[in-house]
Amino acid sequence: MAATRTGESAAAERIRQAAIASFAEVGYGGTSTRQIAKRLNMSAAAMYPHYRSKEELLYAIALEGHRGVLAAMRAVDDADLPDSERLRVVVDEFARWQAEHHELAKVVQYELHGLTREHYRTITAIRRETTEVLAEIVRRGVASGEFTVGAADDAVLALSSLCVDVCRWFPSRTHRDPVVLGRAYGDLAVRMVR
Amino acid sequence: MAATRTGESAAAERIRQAAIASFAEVGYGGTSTRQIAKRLNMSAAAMYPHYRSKEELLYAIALEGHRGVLAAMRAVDDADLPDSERLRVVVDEFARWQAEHHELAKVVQYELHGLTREHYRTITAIRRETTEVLAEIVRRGVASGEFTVGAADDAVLALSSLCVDVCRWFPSRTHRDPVVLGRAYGDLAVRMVR
DNA sequence: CGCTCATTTCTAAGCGCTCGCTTATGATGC
DNA sequence: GCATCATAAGCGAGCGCTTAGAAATGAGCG
Repeated sequence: MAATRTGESAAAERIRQAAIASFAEVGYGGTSTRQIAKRLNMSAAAMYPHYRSKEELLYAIALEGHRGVLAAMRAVDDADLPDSERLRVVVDEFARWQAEHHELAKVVQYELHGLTREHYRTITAIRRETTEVLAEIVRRGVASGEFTVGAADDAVLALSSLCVDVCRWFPSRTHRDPVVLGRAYGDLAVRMVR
Repeated sequence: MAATRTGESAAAERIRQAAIASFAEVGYGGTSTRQIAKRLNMSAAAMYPHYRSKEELLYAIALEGHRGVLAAMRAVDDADLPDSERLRVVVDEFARWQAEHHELAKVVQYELHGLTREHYRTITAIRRETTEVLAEIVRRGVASGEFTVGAADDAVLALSSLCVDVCRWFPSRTHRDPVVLGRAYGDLAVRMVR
């Protein structure tokens, strides 16, 4: 998980991790390049050979995060499963991912306002694919009659919200295990549509 | 709605509204006092007679928002209703509030990291009361047998997430009417626990 | 292996600008 | 005529980012 991306230096990876922690804690606008550097005991100028600007660093993080969650969901999505089981597995994975990567997820979900218009468009295209994974499952469940929920669109929206919001509060006093949380949310998701 | 608070000047109200819009758009850290002033065509110094610092402005907004949503939910909560109906009405109101006040809600949900430790504690105390409104309903529904959901705590968490997350995406291409959204989410909430 | 040399990545210094906030002072209204 | 609220001006600090040059790195070759 969060494996070093091919063709990038270890320093770039460390810079991204430090930026994720700071963006998640005090926001993109609340973080200075000097603060990120300080977490790594390096000078602020040292990150410029790796990322040409603070915005490009945010973009790299946003790409990493959005691709990560989409890949994770597609990896567990199995169209041969019964609709309910299929939904349970995917929501389980989605919620678990948000919990396991809650700092990265916070940046992914709440700090996109720092992106340029063009970068923002690239990112939202990936987001639509993520939603589409859920939408396809719900549509098929409704068509087959296994899901009885009326408004499929609203259900997809609600399922997304359920999972996305995890990164806002995780971990809490009562919930610190991403696996346990994933299972619970998978169950709740099925209850909501069946 | 968003009525002027008693004992405060109209200018203070206008400053708060401008700050809400900016905090929601680019975050607390991404907003400067000069930006807020510019929205009102006044000098940055003009807000200091009303709010002693940028943090105190955020705190005033956070208080307004948290008290608002708590009051709204308590106003519609009716313990005499059947458990399902009671939950539906409260979730309807919660989701609708997040949609109607989505800018204020964004600040309330995502920008609290800008608060001092002490102010943060005051705010989280109000948050707990809000969650408790939902928790009470779910607990009673489970106790009476009307709700069949197993883990009541997880359900409360999920219901909160459902509503809170509305402010992140509202309005969207498909959803621009808070009333319609509230009804849909009220139904989904009942499906989830019954 | 040891050596050279080009490339990459680091640091210290600092540029022009903006930050949150204060001060001194003029306008407004009970 | 006194308190309130606005302004312009500006303080010290920190901002994103660039530069100059030193140190580290890796490839090619004896």
